[in-house]
Amino acid sequence: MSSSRLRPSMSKPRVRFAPSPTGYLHIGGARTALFNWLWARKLGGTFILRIEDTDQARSTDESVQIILDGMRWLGLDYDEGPGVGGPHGPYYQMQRLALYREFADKLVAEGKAYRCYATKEELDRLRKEAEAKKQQFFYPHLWRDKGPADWVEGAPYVVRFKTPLSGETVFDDMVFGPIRAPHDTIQDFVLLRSDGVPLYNFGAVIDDYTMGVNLVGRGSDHIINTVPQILLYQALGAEVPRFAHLPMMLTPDGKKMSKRVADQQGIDVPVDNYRSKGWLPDAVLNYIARFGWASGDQEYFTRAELIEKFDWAHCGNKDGRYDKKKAWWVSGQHLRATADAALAAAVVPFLAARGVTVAADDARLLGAIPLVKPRAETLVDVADQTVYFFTDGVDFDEKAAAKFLVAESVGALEGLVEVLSEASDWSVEGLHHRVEAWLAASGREIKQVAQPARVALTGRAASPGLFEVMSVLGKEVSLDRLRAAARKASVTA
RNA sequence: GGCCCCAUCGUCUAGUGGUUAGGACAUCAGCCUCUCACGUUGGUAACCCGGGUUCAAGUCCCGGUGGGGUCGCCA
Repeated sequence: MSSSRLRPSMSKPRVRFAPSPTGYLHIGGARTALFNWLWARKLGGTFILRIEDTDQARSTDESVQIILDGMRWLGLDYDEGPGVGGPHGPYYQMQRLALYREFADKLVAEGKAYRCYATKEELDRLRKEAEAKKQQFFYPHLWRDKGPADWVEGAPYVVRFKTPLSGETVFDDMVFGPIRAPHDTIQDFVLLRSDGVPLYNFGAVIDDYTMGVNLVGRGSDHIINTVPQILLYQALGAEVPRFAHLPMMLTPDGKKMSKRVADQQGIDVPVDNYRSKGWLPDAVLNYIARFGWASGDQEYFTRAELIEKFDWAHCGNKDGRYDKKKAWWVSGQHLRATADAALAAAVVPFLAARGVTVAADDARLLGAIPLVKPRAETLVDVADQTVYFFTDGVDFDEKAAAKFLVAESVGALEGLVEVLSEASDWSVEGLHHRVEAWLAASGREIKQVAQPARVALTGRAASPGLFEVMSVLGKEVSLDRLRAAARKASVTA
């Protein structure tokens, strides 16, 4: 008996993410990668990255690099794959051609597949004819029942699978439950092209089989491929893996999230966009994890919590629509949860992009971060809201200056300069007390002074608290800016 | 069109026969307040429709409708 043989469900998961390098790393693809990765990390399994580059017309090396970079940025490290190797490599399909050929020949020899010499042109013609007659095109079993004696030596041929003519296959999807498909709706699909390069279903099955993948987690657009693949596993005499399909991520109006339509709706599809827009990787993971998966009422998850709590049983099976506002809220939550020092280090390159060179441990930066944190959702926001701490003088927002740096403000600005010039305690508390006292003595209200002072110090009408800003800016810079603004106000008056 | 799948607030979702149908984003109102935020309090808001099964249905079954996927020598 084979009791010594471990059943897939008993062994550690071997899962994979198998993107095709035809462009960018899709946010939906990242979610597929994430769920597989989480499962492997949770159970101490193996996460494999495999590049499905068999579409030679569209695959590019640049795209491979983008995918690799994206995976690294997200922190989805793989145990086997490009760069790290592994016992079942190579991990690029185009480097595994001999393997596919071998299995294809074996299936043909066993009568489970066959050579089809029909040309693409011939089939296209038949397809067109069927369409013209409003008929469903179905591969006519041109070569299904022929054998080696009929082979045309030297002529190009494809290898087709001999799909059972009747019966049906049912599989138990880990998120969708039982799914069935009658065999007579499945054509004799192509395994190997005439140039020897495998098509998706064949390449994926041979690789998953030879790489020992025991759980296939992928998008629900692959549900349709699952039964043909199971038939292949059976023809190969291989153990069929478990399947887990994830519902689709759609645009806000329910369309497929292609880059073009997403762009129109202001949705970021390429993972790289999140990086350039100043998201933290963990925030991206949190948002996409909660898309189609939930753990009770919890919304905020750290990476460790995701690993601890993820399971396929709590994945939903309903396609969802991208919610931009919620996505950015999640980003803000992670930003706020990040330690100041880490945030400072992360924002340095974004400040550099704005022409500001600062060290991650710069005291002003470290002082500014906590002020800006509750007001920012991304590193871009943090950079935008901290630049003025590092520039010579301020870049005035025109509307703000026009509204607040006016004749009526000159007195307040000059008064502030006067009272603060004598200040020795430049702490938030010290500044607060000193200004309060001055306000009381001069019969002014903070409301009249705050906005002009804010514009003077930051150039904008919105900013962190005045005393906090001045404290970080320091006495000299603060007074300089106040004086400059007073002059500007009197000139424009 | 054939085949497959799906259906709880506007959105993401909790819910596995008995709940005042919960949370979050968004939205509205209030509080906080030097601006903007953050935070906080409260409100509006959902079980697609029709049949069954059952003492009892958002939960199970059937049909309809709506939505998605897929029908390649793409993946």
